[in-house]
Amino acid sequence: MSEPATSPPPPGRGRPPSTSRDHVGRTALALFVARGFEETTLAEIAHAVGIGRRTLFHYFASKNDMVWGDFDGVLDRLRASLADAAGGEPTMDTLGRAVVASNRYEGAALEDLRLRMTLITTVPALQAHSMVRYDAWRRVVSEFVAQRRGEDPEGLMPLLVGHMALATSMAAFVRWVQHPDEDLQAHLRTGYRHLARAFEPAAIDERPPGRYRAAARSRGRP
Amino acid sequence: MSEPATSPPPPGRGRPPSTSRDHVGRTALALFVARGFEETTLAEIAHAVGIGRRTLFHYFASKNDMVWGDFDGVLDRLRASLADAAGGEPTMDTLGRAVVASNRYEGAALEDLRLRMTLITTVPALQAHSMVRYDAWRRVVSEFVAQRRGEDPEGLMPLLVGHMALATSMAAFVRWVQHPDEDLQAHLRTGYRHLARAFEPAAIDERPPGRYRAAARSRGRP
DNA sequence: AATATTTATCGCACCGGGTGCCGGATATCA
DNA sequence: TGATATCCGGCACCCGGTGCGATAAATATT
Repeated sequence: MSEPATSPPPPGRGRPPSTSRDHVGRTALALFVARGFEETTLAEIAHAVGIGRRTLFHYFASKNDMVWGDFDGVLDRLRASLADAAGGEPTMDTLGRAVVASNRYEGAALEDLRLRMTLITTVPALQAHSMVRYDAWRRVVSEFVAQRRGEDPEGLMPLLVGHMALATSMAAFVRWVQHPDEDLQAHLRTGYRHLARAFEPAAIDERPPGRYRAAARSRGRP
Repeated sequence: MSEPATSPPPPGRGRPPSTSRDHVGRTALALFVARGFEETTLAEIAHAVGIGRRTLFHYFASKNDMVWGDFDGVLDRLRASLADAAGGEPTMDTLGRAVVASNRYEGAALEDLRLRMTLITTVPALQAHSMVRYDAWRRVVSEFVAQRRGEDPEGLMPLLVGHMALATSMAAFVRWVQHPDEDLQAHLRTGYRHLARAFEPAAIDERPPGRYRAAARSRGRP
């Protein structure tokens, strides 16, 4: 999250921006961490950055969005990573590896991530707003699954996998935020291992409810 | 959702309420459906009900909450249903049956549910707010799982199951809302069948990433 | 019957996030 | 020197939500 979106500002035509989206975002984040999200007012952020309150909305669509840094970039990378993946591997394994890899951060970037995720999972307003941002993430997964299975992205299975993958990541993050000593990557791997089991190519369509059937063995790929 | 919370108003001590929470909620819902959620103002709702804008907040904590009817009651019933369940059945099967059962609606109640869920899954503000309400639901599941496994409700596995169960229900609802002719119960059953597979008592803890291992057989229950 | 107590109603002033409008500032290009 | 493009940001306003405090309407008490 939140690398330099693109290198230095490409010298355009009109008046050059007086600051950068990244700088505004970091200033806001620092204020949120120091004084609390709800307690920090947009006017204060604007003043801290040195711009007008109105101009804040040229950089971020809302106060909530200021916490998310370059999340769109993360989405793009995940999408690309899934699109480039080899086709031989089972779908769920590809998905798991791509998601886990997309959350590999170290050092300062990892601490940055923790700050943001702590706010997002802790502050009610941000917790709520996360639904909207996460929905775009979920859509990436659903589209990947739909493409692999040759289905509609709005079909039940792509929807299901998308939502469950999101849930898996969220659980890992929540646990990690509250136990900083633990390993985010390990939590994600554990989660996606379980998720993969739920959608293994083995037969599932007709298991009688409540009791396991002797594993059907005639379904999986060769 | 939204049955008569309790029978007629118990004759209390002071000035009797001029209306009921249920009535306010239904009036608001009707306006939302007719004219849109964002477009309906609190003043309009208050006027339609025949009370002051300020009084609205004695019945609902926020505009968003007006859509949720008696969701707390649903939570209580699910919790009770899980607590009462027999212990012999596998945890995930009990969970699936309880959740599916808790969403069995018919006739007018089903149409009511669809209206509410359409708003909740469609209007951004409500989509966001749903996180907060759903979190309470998720907690019920996590606590059930934790109790069954003798773990901390904040442990990774209870968290994971809670989030994934929520995801399962959400996926079913989203699909159902957009395809009213399809069967909500069937979608839920399909989802929870997959979810159960993810947490079957078989060994999973040490499968090498990306490749399936010859199923370890010395782990599950006898 | 008068009074105290309890609970509900609700107007008022105010706050903070967010928007539409629009004029002005500052750059490049011709 | 302009024409054009882009960014800045004040102003007025909307709406959801809150704190305060007065008042209305019921019951309990004396």
